[in-house]
Amino acid sequence: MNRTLIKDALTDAVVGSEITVAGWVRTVRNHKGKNRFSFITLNDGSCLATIQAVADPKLSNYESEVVHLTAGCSVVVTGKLVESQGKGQSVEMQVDEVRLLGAADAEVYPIQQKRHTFEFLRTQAHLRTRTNTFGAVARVRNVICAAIHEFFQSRGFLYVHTPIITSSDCEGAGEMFRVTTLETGRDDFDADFFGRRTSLTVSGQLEAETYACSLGSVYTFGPTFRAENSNTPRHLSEFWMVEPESAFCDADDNADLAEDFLKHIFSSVLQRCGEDMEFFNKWIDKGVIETLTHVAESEFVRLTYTEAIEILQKAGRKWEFPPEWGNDTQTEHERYLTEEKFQRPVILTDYPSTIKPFYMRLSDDGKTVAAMDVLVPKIGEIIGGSQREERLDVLTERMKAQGLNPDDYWWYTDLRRYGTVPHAGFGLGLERTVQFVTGMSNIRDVIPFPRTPRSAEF
RNA sequence: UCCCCGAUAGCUCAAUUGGUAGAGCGAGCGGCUGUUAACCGCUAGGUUGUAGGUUCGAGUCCUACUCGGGGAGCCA
Repeated sequence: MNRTLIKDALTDAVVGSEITVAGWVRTVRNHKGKNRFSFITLNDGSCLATIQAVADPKLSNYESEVVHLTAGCSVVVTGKLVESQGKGQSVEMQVDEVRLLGAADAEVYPIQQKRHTFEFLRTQAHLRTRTNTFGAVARVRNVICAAIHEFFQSRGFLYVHTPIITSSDCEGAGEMFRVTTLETGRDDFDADFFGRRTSLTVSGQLEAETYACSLGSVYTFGPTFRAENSNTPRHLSEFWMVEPESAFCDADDNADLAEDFLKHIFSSVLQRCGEDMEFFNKWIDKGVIETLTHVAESEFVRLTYTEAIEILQKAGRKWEFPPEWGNDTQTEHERYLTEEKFQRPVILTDYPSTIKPFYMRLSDDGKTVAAMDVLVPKIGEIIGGSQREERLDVLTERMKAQGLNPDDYWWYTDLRRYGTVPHAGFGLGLERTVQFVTGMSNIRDVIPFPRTPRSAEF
């Protein structure tokens, strides 16, 4: 079909030209007096805006089809693009032909011409992208993904595909989903498909490190799985994660990379998703454009964990969990730092070794590791990463201290045995990034088909 | 997993503290000379989340469960 995208019809097409558009009816307004005609608004997903098509009774199917069109019908409309007589739009279509592809029974079509709650639309995830909000989320998510690839490709990072099914446990990342062909209740892994215990990956980091330690700078970008019973607006059982890993890179380089990376994503969205971002700014999160612009232009705050604890202790407020060196920072602490004290992203570094996993590099003080968390307002932790432990003896000691058997990680320790190099990386949660950028408050509304405990419809 | 709140028409919500289940939107029909969350009129639409209990009587009170929301933990 030689069709014009509505996005192009509204911006590029020449007034007076004959065009064909195809899409789904959003609304129909029929005037049934002496002078009969109908306004049909159409959306095809190419942009937020709809195009208005004006149809009159001269159409052969006017009585039989056009006046009966309702929200959700799919149609192909051919006509002349003309200046609009109305005030809501600059151009519209004077219709020559309306071809109905698929009707949508208005009695039962779930997406009505009215506001719906996100909770309801979540039960209609297969149709919710026909609404303004979810169409906009989909387009912004796409631009974020494109920006991610552009950023790393332009810096010479290699895109590597780490396995979804894994036998390694990226310690500290969370509970894993078992992958098995055995019947329920059996756990004799010898008889299982892979002849050993396997799970869905919780992180591609360990595998990515192997590529970094031969190819330099790499990144993975794919789905990850956590079997945690987390019921919050910030957690999913299946989510997408970007994980760069760079050889010859220390903790400072790593933090620089994370900051540049986020800024590139934010400015890309501001540049390319103007219409959608205006929508979010108006209806979802007033001020989100200003926040993003501010974040894209200003320096992130960098603090060590130790400095952060001091700031929190001197904050002069009552904490539910009083900050104390050696305990992990709480949500209330992170919110104070990003939303009140600094009002922008904060990079926290050098956490106590006791609260971080074995692969993070032990610092000279013997107490902290070269960890890095990037915290943003409202969402909290959006990036977690570290410089990795490149010294074989220190690494195996820390594994043992955390109750792990270094033999199980023989290939991982081999990287330190043969030509070890300092290297570092981090993981960015894609959905949390989409949340931050759009202002959407629930993570289940920024992924097409959310998986959460007791919920895997579609 | 823990704490708090909720579930009533297709959707969003009422129901005077236990006494005849209503409205708006949406839908159908009719009207309207340019509308755009169109407007005006009429009509239809209900096993009050599920299962039990208390009571002459339960949308309302009690118990359990399911689902949803907010907060916390785990984390990205």
